[in-house]
Amino acid sequence: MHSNSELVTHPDSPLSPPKSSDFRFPKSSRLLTPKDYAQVFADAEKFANRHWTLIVRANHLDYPRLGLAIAKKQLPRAVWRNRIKRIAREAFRLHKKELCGYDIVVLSRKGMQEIDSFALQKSFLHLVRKIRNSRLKSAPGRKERL
RNA sequence: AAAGUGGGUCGGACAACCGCGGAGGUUUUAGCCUCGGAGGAAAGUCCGGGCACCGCAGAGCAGGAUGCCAGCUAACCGCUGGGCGGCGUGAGCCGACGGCCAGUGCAGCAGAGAGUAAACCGCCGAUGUUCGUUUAGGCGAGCAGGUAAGGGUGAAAGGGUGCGGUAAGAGCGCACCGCGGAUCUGGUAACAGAGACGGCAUGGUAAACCCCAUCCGGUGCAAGACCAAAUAGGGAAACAUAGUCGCUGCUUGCAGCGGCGCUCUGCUGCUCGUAGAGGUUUCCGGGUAGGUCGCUUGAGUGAAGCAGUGAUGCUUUUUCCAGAUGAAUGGUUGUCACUCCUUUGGAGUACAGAACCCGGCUUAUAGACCCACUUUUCUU
Repeated sequence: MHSNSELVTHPDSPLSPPKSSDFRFPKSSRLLTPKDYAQVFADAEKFANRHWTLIVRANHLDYPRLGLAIAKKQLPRAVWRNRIKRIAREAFRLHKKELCGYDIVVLSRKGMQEIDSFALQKSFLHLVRKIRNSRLKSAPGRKERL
């Protein structure tokens, strides 16, 4: 729970410059094909709060993977969608360590474009903590199905 | 100085750290280094073109688009210049701006009547006729009828004003204005000016059908071209099988044919009989997932000169400026700039995000700046 204490000590600046080395975000840590997405949606847990909805599934890899499903219906402007995607990516990138072994798909909410970036960041990290504490990847039932 | 008109430019800057997509280099295939990475509208997808595939002898019909004239352009519903009409003191702005004497249609209410006009009130009743009256001439009343000058209705009453004329009136006649207009002049043209003559004709509506002139094949980069795993299926070849016996050929241990026999399936459950199939490997073509190309050097950008009122064209020169594909172009911090507020501080910096590429149009846009011009006021 070392990373948890880090979160608590810097509640005002969740995006402060990271100290450890690996915060990169290569293609291997993204969901790239429709098949990847379908797999996550087929058998997954839902984590949600006021701003975000995250679909999470254990992937049994050493690293996490992120997918973005930002619907045009909910955020009609391209600028809005880009902004939400970038916030999600940035939050994911800076907290990869805590999400190891999970595939995550981020869903959008109507009216999201009104909330400022700082609030969205904090809200995302709240869900990150919930996922990490859930111990979903060690659940036996799901392992068998893979 | 204020108010305004038209056009143009920019649309936060710099640094550090953490990241993302592309190209090149290096190379220990995972890094490292270098270079560059959103817009004026990238938007709406409303027009036009390139490009790609499909269709197509030629022509016509249908359907659609455009619509004062000339020019520019690859093309256009675009742009430039000009004309006409309207608005504004003005700089300027706005205009689907061809044709309803080819045809068909439409028009509420009011009103007597609304498109081959119409007689409600009014005026007249010369002419014709009836009656009355009078010696007679004549006079009076009525009717037939005449009349669009006046009243009234209406957005609009079938040119306006005046004089003549008349029973009363009337383009019935005349003058001026308006309208049409042979012809002449200027202009490439739209159109403008003059105008013999005509005689009141020709009301409105074509974002009503329609007519006339010009133009238009369809679908869009998920176009389209290429490479192509695995699985199933198709075709071909080689090797093998459970064997054994016989025959034939010769290169003498192989090949072919036939019988018996093995496994499975069908023909009736079984037997017999009979028919069909047999395992492995390789190759070929079609083709799915997936991948590559199309994909950014182009009607390109900047500068100068020349031609043109201008849109634009030509010549020389300069430069390479995003190419993603579950989709990059970002985040944090600091300094500065500008704006606002509740002023030791805080907040904000528009509209908005490439998806094959260009030329336009339309719409959105905090704020800042520049140029030209107009009107008003003040000072000299």
